[in-house]
Amino acid sequence: MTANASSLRAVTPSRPEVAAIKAVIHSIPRGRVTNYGDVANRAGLPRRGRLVGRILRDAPATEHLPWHRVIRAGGRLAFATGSEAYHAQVRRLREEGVAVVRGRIDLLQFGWQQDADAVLWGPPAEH
DNA sequence: GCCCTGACGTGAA
DNA sequence: ATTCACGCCAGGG
Repeated sequence: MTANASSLRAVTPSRPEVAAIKAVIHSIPRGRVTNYGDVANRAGLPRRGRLVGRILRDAPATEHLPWHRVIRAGGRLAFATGSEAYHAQVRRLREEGVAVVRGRIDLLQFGWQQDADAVLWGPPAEH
């Protein structure tokens, strides 16, 4: 439409970057996790991990973003161990088979890479 | 406009 | 493993 966006901009946070980031988060496969920085990178916004965190914090539950699949770099959960959010995240992750040990996740096993499984198990075609 | 804070990341000490 | 300093950027006071 031809309406001036300036009037909407103030109350509509749906800028292209936000949409891109949410799209990436939605695309994280079940049973896999990735970090804030990676989400930002995949959305074409390097060094914008903070924005990812802020978006998740403000995102209404109605969007059903798989926020629990986004963790910190190094495989550690972002929330303080023992906090409500922490337990909620652990619960959701375990529901889809992701092992959380002392607030940490083995990225080689559950990290969102191309084929972590294939790398570990190796191709089925050798002697 | 300045200052502090944050669901962050990286590198150095 | 921990702590600090920075870089980054949006909000809130």
